[in-house]
Amino acid sequence: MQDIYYRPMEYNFKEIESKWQAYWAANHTFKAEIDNSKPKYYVLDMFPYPSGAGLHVGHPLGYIASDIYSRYKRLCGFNVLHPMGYDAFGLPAEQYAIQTGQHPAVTTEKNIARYREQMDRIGFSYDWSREVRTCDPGYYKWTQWAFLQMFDSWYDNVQQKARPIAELEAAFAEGGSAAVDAACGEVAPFTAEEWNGFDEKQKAAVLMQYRIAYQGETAVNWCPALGTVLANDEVKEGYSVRGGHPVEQKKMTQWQLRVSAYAGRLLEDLEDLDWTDSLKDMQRNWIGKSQGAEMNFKVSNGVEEYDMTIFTTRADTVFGVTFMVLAPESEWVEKLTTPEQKEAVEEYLAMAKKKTERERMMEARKVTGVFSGSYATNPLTGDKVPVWIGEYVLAGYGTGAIMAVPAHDSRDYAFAKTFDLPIIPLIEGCNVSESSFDAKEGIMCNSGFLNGMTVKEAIPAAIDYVEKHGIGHRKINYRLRDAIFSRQRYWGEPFPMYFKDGIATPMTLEQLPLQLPEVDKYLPTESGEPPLGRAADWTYEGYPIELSTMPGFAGSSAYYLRYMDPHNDQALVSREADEYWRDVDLYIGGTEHATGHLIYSRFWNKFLFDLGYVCEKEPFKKLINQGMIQGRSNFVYRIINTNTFVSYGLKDQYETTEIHVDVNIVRNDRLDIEAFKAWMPEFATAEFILEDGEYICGWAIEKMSKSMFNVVNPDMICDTYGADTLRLYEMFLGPLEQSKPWDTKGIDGVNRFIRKVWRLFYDRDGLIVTDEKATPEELKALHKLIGKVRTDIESFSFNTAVSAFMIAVNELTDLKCSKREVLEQLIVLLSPFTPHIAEELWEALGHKESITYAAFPEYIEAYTVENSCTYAVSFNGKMRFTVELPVDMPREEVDAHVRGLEQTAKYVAGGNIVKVIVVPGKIVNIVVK
RNA sequence: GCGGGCGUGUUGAAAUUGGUAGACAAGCCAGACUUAGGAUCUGGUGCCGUGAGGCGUAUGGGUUCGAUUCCCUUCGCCCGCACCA
Repeated sequence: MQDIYYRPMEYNFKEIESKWQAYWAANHTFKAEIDNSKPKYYVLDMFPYPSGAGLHVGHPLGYIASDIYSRYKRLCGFNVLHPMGYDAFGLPAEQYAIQTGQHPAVTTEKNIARYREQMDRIGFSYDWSREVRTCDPGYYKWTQWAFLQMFDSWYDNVQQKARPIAELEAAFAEGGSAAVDAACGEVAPFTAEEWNGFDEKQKAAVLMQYRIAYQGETAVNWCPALGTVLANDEVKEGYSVRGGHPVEQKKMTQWQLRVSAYAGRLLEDLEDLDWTDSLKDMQRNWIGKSQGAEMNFKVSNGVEEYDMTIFTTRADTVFGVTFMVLAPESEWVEKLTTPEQKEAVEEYLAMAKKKTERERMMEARKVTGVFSGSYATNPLTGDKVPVWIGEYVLAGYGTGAIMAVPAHDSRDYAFAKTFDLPIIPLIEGCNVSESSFDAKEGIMCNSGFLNGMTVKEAIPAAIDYVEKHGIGHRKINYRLRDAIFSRQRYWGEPFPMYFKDGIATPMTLEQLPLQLPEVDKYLPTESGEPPLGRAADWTYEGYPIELSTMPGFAGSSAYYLRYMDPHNDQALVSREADEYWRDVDLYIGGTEHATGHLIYSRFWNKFLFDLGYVCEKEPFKKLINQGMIQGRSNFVYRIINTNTFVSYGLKDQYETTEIHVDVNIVRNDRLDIEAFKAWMPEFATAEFILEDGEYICGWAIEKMSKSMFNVVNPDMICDTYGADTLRLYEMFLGPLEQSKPWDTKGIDGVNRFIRKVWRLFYDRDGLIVTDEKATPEELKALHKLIGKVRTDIESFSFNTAVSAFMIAVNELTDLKCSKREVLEQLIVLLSPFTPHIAEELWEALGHKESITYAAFPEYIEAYTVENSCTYAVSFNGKMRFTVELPVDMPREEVDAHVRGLEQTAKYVAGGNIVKVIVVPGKIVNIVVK
């Protein structure tokens, strides 16, 4: 489309869109300020990582939806906070820096500029004065600040909240370790006297076990290719989510966040959130609560005897324990391996250790194990059972040791069958010759005092017994683990910690932000230390500063709070701003953050809530997951060994290879042959076998990516059709939450609609809007639309709202309605979807102010009813029939319909008809008693 | 294996509480206006049948006067978790 000549009164989207985008920027139309006279509404998008590839047409989907909702809420009189920013620390910029030597800050800056330019073209109503970037020192000051707060806090299990570490020290000085019930690592008990006698180093070591941000040794996901550790949610099926490199398990000392302390609250508080059930389920699953009991088993290696604790949810099955199993990484392995078994055990451990996480998963069903040589004593029966070591027991869950009940646990069963261990059935009539009986139902047998009970009765009875006899106690276990918080990378927040005589010591708040130092290369040092090890003088008062940086989720955990008060250098967020904006009312983003960002952010918020820095216990009230937009690839078919391409319909007559072709030179699956020849030199001399004079391409739905040549750029759509068309079309594509392929071919219909709207206002000579009074028919079309659009927006059914607009505009076009009374309301209603054309037409109607804060049109429901004829037939009401009749159904036909319904109702109800109400075009209600 | 969801024309999809299935678009067909059309306008378009009519919401059954909608069976697809004791 070049050199198109527009008559003055034609719809010129390019001019209109740049005009209004400039207007909004110049007038700060979307600037949000605290205003106590208006209710607030906070609409948030998950901020993007600015990648080098720029935005494709799938990225803005959620942004468009949130923008529509923001604009709608403004029209409804809310004070809307709708900010945007960048999650700017991250691996790709650093990888690029490693390859090119370019500082990640430079790459990031460039990518952000590109993102901003692309977003601006779509006409979003962001308050850009509140933009944040996680890599900006003024921003990450508060990420570091939050870390220091966590370092300086412990979790009180009794009060169920975080408290200052000073209060813990006071409690220790008073009553030793028994004085508190805290979430902590492994600490040998100590008395107040012992505590008071500890030196600085000993005290520091103890306190470290209690801190919410702590340093501790743990098995971590180590990714050799990236040279860093990763959090559980950053690993999928044994590969890193970013880059897809293999990940292995390794024991390392790392900074961690005690997220597990919050497991219970994270689970309970899900209840009141307006999130989808599937997302809540994902989080519930990830948190993984299970109720059971911890039980002590006496174990002996023939020399020494110990108490070993195990966790079980099936305390009722203790009578069926025929062996015990330890995780290979368990500390018990060393204690319980007897000299005779030493060689076999070591061999087994070496084998298990060598496997990567990936290999373990692949062999998930393969049973491996080795006997330790030791025996445990069943605390209820007194029987001696062997202690084995097996990979299927996980070190990180429970106590890393289990009691095995092969009759009623399929994993234990497989182990028992492999190593020929005894199987004792405990439920009457169950058959365990082929498989275990895992269901929690039936009557207990072979189980001493539990005999005759149902399983559901036996579980609590067994735990009661165990508690009474001091063998164990009730326990709730969570799957959720602490978050590993160190990354051996450059492009992240430095830890404001230094090591004074080996003691991890926080910097003071005045020293924040601790800025990232310059380094000569972005690679680990020769001695294997993280890139910060290359920084000159990375010390504080002569002491070394921590060399790791924080992970990606650090900066994104509290960004929604920072938007409330982005320029405050005294606090993350002022009390005033926090109490006004409070929490996010609507959060839109992808599901991929279900078990990462959305858990960490909730944890972070709860922590700040405990300390009194924020006033809401949950950050995101309502959450919507927009679907992913896939690509729709096109193919051409080259006849083998030739440069001849055969059209899709004829390809079966030849032997061909399928070749991806750039979707931008295909229209409605028809190839632009000239563009194809120009696309790549090798196709310049291509020949074609056409059908009906055209080359038809094949197609497939694939991920949108450069290599498939199916990337559609929003800039291109804005150039060809305009931002309003893009916005409307993205919504029209289908339900917001559903994943769907992008296919540009339907866009003409939406574009046509927008031009139809324009033509209601203008003909070729100018504005045609009159001040005549609207007819009932016209008002009916309008009010039907207002009612529909309002409910659709409220329920995020934007696709059907767009359809409703199309229907209404078709009706108004047929009625030749160009009346101000109707059109003014129409464009206010439409303005959230297509703001540019709405502003332009609003101005044309003589308004001086932006349409942004126009009043949302009123919906008069009565209108439709008043203008219809009403039939009333009495029935006698119990059963209710609802029938919709078409708007234009002739009266006789309606009568016939009513008679039919009466017949039916009489048949059903035996003639006791009370009432039939018929509103043509609406509903027929028949009430029968 | 466990948990959640889905299955409607050629395509994207509509269908308040069970009440004319396929709205609104795309595509296709025919026509009008055009030098032209990737412009505009009009009409048609679920399937079978010339027709009347019949059949249709993955499959088979059930509840109901009435089922895309509720219940059960089978098949297929998608997503999440995955040795969590």
